[in-house]
Amino acid sequence: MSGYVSDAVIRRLPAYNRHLRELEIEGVAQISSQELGERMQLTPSQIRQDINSFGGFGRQGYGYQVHELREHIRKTMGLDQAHRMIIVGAGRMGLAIANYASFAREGFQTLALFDADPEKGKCATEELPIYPVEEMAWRVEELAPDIAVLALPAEHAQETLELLYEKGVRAIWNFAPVDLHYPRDMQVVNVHLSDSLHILSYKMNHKDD
Amino acid sequence: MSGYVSDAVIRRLPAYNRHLRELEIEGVAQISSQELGERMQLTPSQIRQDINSFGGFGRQGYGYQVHELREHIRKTMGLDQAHRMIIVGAGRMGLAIANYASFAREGFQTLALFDADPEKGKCATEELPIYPVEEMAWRVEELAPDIAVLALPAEHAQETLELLYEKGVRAIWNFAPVDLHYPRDMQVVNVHLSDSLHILSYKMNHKDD
DNA sequence: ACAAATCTTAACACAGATTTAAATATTTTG
DNA sequence: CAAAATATTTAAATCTGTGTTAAGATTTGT
Repeated sequence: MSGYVSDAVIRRLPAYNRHLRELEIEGVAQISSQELGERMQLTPSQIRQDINSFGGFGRQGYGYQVHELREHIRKTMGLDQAHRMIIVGAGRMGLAIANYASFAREGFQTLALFDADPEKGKCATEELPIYPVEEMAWRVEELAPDIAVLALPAEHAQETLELLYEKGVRAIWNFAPVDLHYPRDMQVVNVHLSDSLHILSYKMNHKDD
Repeated sequence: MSGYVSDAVIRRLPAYNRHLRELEIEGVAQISSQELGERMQLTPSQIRQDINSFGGFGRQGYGYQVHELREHIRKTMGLDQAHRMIIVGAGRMGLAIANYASFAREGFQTLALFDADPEKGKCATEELPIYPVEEMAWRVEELAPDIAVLALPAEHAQETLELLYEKGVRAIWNFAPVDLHYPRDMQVVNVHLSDSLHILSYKMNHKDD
């Protein structure tokens, strides 16, 4: 058990976590792949194979222990650890993320924002400081975040990533509509909103298939 | 040509569009799969196969015509048509989307927002009306949007989708952290922000592989 | 006309998902 | 309480979709 976990499974892991949390709240203690499959809209066999790929849970003739399974997934995803975030870009998107309470609840703490015009968003965020980008280099060293959120114009994303890398940041959550280049030991996850909207547009144009 | 386009290609289509736009701006008129591959971080052969799957562009010994190719992709994605959007939920995320100018520039026009507390976001959005959710049913009939953005709490997402379906909406851009159930003739694209952040967390925990 | 560049098409390889068969646990029944 | 029936996972095999490689075809440039 706990050998190689495929990319496809990793992409589904958050969904497992989400659904198992719901089940916990509903007070469901155990569940079969059949039932879980109906909720998640996956085939039972895929669920069994997925869960098996990161450890031998599940009792035959019985199903899976909801709490035990969820705890293991949370640990696998590193959600048992606290994370320190900064947000570069205090536009509407940056501020929306900064104030999205559930991230904080899940252990992703926002330390500060940076913006070319720090006054801009001041009214919108209660507690968090917004620093001018000029101060980013030394402030990042001081704050020592492990995640940086890029919510700035595409044309500044690449250079910002490079500065952050230099200052020790190794994880980027990128909202800028651009494909970044980055070193092997850096982790980047993109949220390309307009790409996502364009895919919806495509699907609307091809309802038939 | 122009037969079945695989899911994998569809997911890459927005990236092609994005990169080709950049090339157009740079004034590049033609490009080979080799060069485009370097920019997009894809193998040249994949690019050739992708482009071939939706039509025979490209001249042998020469490459692809940037503008012609992009126009075709835009048309394929339905980006030559205007879209009418409403946003349900005028929290920070809903307002951020409403004010994201580039969507409007691309032909995705926001008509209105809806919220349980319409006064809440009033100051944040200049031009757009925010209506109370109670008025949604008849207002949607009047406004006739073709896309609805769901930027509301997870617990209200499913019922809202059902109401919108009843009123003729057939495309949903969902930001609520929940997996929705929907009829076959409805198109749904999810933006699960916290899932995306959790995947970043996973990757930080498994740098080695 | 020949060589170089580049696409097109078909064949191959690999990862991911589904199906099937086997094993094991739980529940029911006599 | 033991045996049979049922439920469910595990593990192996098969199928499907996706990406890569390689051979063939077309155009460009000299």
